Amino acid sequence: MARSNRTTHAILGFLTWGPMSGYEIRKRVEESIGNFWSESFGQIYPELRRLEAEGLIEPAGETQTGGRPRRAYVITDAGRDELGRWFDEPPQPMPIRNEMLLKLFFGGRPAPDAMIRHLAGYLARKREAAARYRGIEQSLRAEHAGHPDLPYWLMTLKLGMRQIAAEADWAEETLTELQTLSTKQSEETQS
Amino acid sequence: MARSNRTTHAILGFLTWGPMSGYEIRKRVEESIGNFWSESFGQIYPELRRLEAEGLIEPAGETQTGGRPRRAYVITDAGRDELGRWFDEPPQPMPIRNEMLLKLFFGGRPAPDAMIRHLAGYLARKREAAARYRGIEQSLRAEHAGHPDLPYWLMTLKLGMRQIAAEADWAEETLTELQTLSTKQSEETQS
DNA sequence: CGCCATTATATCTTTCAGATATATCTAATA
DNA sequence: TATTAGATATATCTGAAAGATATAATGGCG
Repeated sequence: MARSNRTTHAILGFLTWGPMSGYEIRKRVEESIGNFWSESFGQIYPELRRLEAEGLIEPAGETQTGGRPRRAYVITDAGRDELGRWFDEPPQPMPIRNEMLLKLFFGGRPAPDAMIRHLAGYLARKREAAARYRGIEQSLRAEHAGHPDLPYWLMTLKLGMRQIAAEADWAEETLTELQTLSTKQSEETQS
Repeated sequence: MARSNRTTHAILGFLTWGPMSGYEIRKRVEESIGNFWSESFGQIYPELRRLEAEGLIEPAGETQTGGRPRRAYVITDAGRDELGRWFDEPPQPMPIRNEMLLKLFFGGRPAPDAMIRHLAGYLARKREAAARYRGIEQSLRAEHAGHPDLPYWLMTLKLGMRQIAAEADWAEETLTELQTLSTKQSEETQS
């Protein structure tokens, strides 16, 4: 059998914040944990059905005033138990796939110019991300000062910041090295 | 349509090294690019069929002396063209899923002891990985000295080293903070 | 010879990402 | 007022990928 479903616990986690619809869960994923987690509608909606069938969540009593009716859910006691059980389990590592490194591994020598271009783009994106993260930290501290979960939110943010810094440093170093290798290679071809 | 197939180019890349079977490709993936790329048989074998049907690879003339007959392939000119075309394309970022951060985000406050346990394991794995990477660097430099692709292989390794160092630093810092928060929380509960 | 690990090929199921379809409501615009 | 655009919202479909499993042949060992 394949590994177990990880969408389950992301959904249950958000439902501890209050009643939420599938659409809203998706939005919250992007806003709050988008830097290290992704979910799509194609996973969320079927999973909500399954969780309801298993009694881990149930439809929220609708208090909708105008607007399109939304199908919101609340977490049940069984759902909280399942979430607590999951907290205790050791986290499973995700398989990694870094397409830029794959290109560099096979294409560094045959296609140096393309790699320099890709790496420059990579570096630019890392610098943008670093600035974005600093902004997120500011607004988190300002808008959620005193929130008991703030320290844990900041922890996840800090890992992202450190990773981005490491990646940007590597990109700068590697870009220089690529350019040196590229000129050396073209000189050898000419002589 | 869903995103395009990335297994294709990993396979083509390895076949530029010489004739290879599906099993051998899998083995090489683990040995050489396992730190930033993963492939399974369930992707490799159907993809080899597809690549042969499209003329990007073809069966290698068998020079098997004893042992179970292996179905090796060689890359064709069309395959090399496709690989070159792929080098030029900008790399697509992979969606990320860090289950440890997801646990920390939702479970940091309700389950501090479990998180300390997870984080200690995470730190231990990072330290092991750092040692393993240093070993890989040594053996790469020793066994492939002078290989024209060595600089590019080392580049991919160096990113891994920097990432691991950043993650280990973060884990140490966060572990301390978690322990502080944990004692503070239990004191508040007692009083 | 039987047993087992290794090599090797292949398939199956589940998870997941991303694209797309559809409908409703709100606000701007002609 | 009618229309259009955009946001909100629910839902499904396809293809990619991970991981488990099935199957078979070979070589080494007792």
